[in-house]
Amino acid sequence: MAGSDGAYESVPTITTVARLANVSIASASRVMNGIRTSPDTFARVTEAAEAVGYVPNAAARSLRSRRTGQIAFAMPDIGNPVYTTMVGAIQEVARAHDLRLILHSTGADRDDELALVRDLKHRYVDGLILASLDLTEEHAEELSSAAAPVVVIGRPAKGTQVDTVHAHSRKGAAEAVRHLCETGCERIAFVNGPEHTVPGASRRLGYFDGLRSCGLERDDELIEVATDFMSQPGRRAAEALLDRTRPDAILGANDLLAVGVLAALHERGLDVPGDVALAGMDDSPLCELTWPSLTSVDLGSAARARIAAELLLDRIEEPDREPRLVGVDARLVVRASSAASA
Amino acid sequence: MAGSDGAYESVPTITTVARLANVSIASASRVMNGIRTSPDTFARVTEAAEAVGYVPNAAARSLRSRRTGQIAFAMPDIGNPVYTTMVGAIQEVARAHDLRLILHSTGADRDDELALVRDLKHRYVDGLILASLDLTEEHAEELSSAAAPVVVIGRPAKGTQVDTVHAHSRKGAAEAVRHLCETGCERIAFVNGPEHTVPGASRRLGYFDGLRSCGLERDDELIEVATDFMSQPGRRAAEALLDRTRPDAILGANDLLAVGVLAALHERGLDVPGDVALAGMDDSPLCELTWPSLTSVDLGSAARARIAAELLLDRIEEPDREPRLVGVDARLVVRASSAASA
DNA sequence: TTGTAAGCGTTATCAC
DNA sequence: GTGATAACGCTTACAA
Repeated sequence: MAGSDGAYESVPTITTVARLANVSIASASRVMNGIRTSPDTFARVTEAAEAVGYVPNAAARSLRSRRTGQIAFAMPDIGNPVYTTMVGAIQEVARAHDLRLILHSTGADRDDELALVRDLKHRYVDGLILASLDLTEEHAEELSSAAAPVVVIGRPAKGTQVDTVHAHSRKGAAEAVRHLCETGCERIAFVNGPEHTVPGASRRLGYFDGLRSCGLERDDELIEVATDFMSQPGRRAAEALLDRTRPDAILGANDLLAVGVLAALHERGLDVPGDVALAGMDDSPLCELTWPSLTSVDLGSAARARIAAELLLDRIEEPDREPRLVGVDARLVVRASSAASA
Repeated sequence: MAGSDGAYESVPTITTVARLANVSIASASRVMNGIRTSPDTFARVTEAAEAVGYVPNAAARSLRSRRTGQIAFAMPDIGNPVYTTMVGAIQEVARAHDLRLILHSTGADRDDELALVRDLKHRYVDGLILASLDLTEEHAEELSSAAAPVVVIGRPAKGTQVDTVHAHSRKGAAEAVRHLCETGCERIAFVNGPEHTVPGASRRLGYFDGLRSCGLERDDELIEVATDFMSQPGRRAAEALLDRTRPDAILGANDLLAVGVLAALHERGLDVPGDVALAGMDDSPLCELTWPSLTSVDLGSAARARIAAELLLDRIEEPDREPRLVGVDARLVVRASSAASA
């Protein structure tokens, strides 16, 4: 049982290895970093390192090399499957580059987000991916003096100098409306999330775009705003909507809202899509879990996250290049909740 | 525009602060660490730090103090809402203690998990919470020589000396069966995940326990094993099940499986719970999203995660204390999918 | 090719 | 109470 307690005290350092291999720590370091040495030195150091199970200390290495080997991802809400998808995509990129991923769930809180950017001064990460629903002037300011590269997923305030990737959610919402119209619907309702957020505002515009291009009248009675981009608020909003009018299709501003709407429809015994067609936005994994499966606008969450990660790595390599702005296309994914033949 | 490019180069160090305040770096450090100094020194340093926006370098600090201020959480699959819940719970504890959280999604891969434990030698975290579905002898061995504290969520091999928190999923499954029986069901089917996993094996046993205590016969025709603890496999398993027999209740070994089962039931036009009652396990957020809402066994995911985090912090403080083993109770949450009056 | 030594930014131990 | 100063473990000029 020797060492069974406090076992995690004795970690060998490069000095241990060097001594054991009978070389200088410089040589040991060279071998560990793949810098050419004599075959003899190489063999001795490799063997010694193996023997003691040497692993370089992360803190010492980053102190010296000014690289932490870590990146961070900050998102509004880890409970939302969209962000889970993003985390997965970022992690793939991170893994491929031997980077660790740190996660922050900000609760969409502005001060939290700002603090996070400020905290980059700790230099605990090489860069940050910030997914935010509402990027203010203050963000712009904080970002301009960030201590490490930042890539934003969202819509920064005009003029913000920062790598950005955003979705075409306005276009996507419009497309969804057109699709619902094409399946024969005429009273297309819209359950939105808070409209002061960027997604709320732009999806609302997209909804109007869609109506217009179908030659449908805008009818405020068909619009309901939920208190949050989540399921229960979506359900309550749908109930309010159905209490006062009877649409033949409903577009939820995101999948969570749509799932809530679906529950409300089920509860009233309305058939989907027979009585009311339904579509969401985000094309999250949720869409395949519901019944009927949910038509949704794929806003390229995984792609946006992956691109953001790549932009970040890129900028870490080349800190002074011009900021880039990447838009990711929206694409409608038709499933049973709006299919004519269901 | 001065400094707009390469802005993230010039981070002030404690030397900057000390010079500006006209004190030694030792004094500056003391002030920053809340160690008593003269009011004068305190004021000068505080002001200087404020002025230059000083923030201590994380790498240097951990190199010296042997604390990273980071903990890691490794889980099988970030796409599973159970783990999302756990992440949330752990993050709360971490935040409260000013710790950063690093995330790993292992894909339930054994080698991945082992590598993670080995990587603790990098000392990039102060501790690790490892959620695993299958803890082998190799895990036990690797854990016994881990370079930092580890807390396991799951069922370690016998004799493993490690802080552990586990669910009572066998008891939970039994309780679910009894509940279904009490609502009048007699042909209670079971859709399990892979049975070589720990949860798969113990929930199967729980299912049998439940049948027995209800005086019901075990009938292998009513058992179907899905290829994975996920929705689509659950759906396919349910289809196979319904192709050969007609249960009046189905227990899914987790919520994802149950959601898949629900889709299969809907598809055949079977009413839930009228024709077939349904229950899942985990009581994940998913349960409130389905229609009808899903009865599920709360295995205390959030609680387990929180406790694991607390055990970890505890052990970080006191590395040599005896390992603790905490079980978290299961509790049935009845919802519409099994409610008699639905 | 190898070793010596400086230094990354902190904290902590000394004398004063 | 404060200021030198020695680590922490590593990488990298520079010399040999």
